[in-house]
Amino acid sequence: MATDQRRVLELAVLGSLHETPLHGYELRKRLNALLGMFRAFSYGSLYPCLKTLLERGLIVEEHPQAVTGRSKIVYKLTAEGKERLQELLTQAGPAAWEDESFGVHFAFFRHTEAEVRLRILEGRRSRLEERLENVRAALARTRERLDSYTLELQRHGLESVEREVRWLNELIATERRASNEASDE
Amino acid sequence: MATDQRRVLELAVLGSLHETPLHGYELRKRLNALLGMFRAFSYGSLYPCLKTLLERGLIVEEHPQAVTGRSKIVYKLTAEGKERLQELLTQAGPAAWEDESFGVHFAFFRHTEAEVRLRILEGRRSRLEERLENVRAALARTRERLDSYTLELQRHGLESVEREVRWLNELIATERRASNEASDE
DNA sequence: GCGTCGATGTATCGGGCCGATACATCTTGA
DNA sequence: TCAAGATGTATCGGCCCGATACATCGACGC
Repeated sequence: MATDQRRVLELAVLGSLHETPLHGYELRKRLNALLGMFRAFSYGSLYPCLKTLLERGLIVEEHPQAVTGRSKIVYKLTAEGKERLQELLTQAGPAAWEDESFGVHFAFFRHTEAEVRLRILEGRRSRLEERLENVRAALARTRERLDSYTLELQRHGLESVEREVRWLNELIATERRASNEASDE
Repeated sequence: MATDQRRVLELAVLGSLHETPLHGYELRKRLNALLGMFRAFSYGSLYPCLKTLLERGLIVEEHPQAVTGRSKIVYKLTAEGKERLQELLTQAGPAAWEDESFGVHFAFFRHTEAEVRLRILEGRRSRLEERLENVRAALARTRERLDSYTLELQRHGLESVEREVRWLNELIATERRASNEASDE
């Protein structure tokens, strides 16, 4: 579905507003700072998203008229919004393994249950391994036809993804350790 | 401009057809195999692109009626198409430094002049360094507010990009060495 | 005081990408 | 002989995002 992308955006916005009410401009700054090199959201996505969240009653507008007459529109999470956020954090499906979504889910891990965290990390890893498999197979099929530049590109691409898999392995091990320690009290 | 993306697609298609005539389905397979983990093109982009290239006379259709009546449409580069390809390979501007374009340009480096190769590699590097700068600055500003998961995400993101910069440094050094060896004959 | 520059702030539009889909043929193997 | 999956051509609609417009604010120099 194309609604997968909508859900990520929704999660990102609701998750950000969970901490503290924000207006559009700062929401974008915070979100992009939070995600760093992984993702960036544009106004063209954020403002329409805020509008639909408003219509659905998940957030409310506030016009704090400061002493200076400057008009800022601050958005605040409603009770329904918090519920929806919990739902999004819990029901992380296969869509959360993808490049565009994974970073957002990860960025809100502190609000996510340990079980779901593990599911997302393992799903992401299997998604990457699947992709590695495909690319390696395609490479084996066409290696003789490729020049040294293309091979170098392929090599670097594969290495980058392998590196992310190793990173995920470490994270998964850490999660498992923490979960075991918690269980033998 | 939004035409930047068009140019990359054009380059990818013309570059692929330069080797050998292809039909849509195999063009896509070859291209995606060529780019590996870096990019993938969809039919929704490729077929419209082929149509405009056809209209502009840069490629021509061929209907090789095989013994079996199976209809395949093979596209072949024209003289104008080859000219245009050379133009695209040579006039690589700042757009070529971006994520979506760099891999495609790199994949056709064997058809690119040494001088242009160096320009693209250095441009890509400075683009990444610029981005690192921004993210590091934002991180320094907000570090205290971030939880350990987000910090780990940031750390991994930065390391990935730093790794790509080191890769570019090696490639640039190799290019320079080759270019120097060529000059003292 | 005054000009100006960059950051802050809200908002929209259109070009273009791509997932999903439809449909047809060929090959493979059970 | 039948089904499944690869090969093959093609389009459509939803949605993303760069570009843009417009306005205010703080700081700085002069």
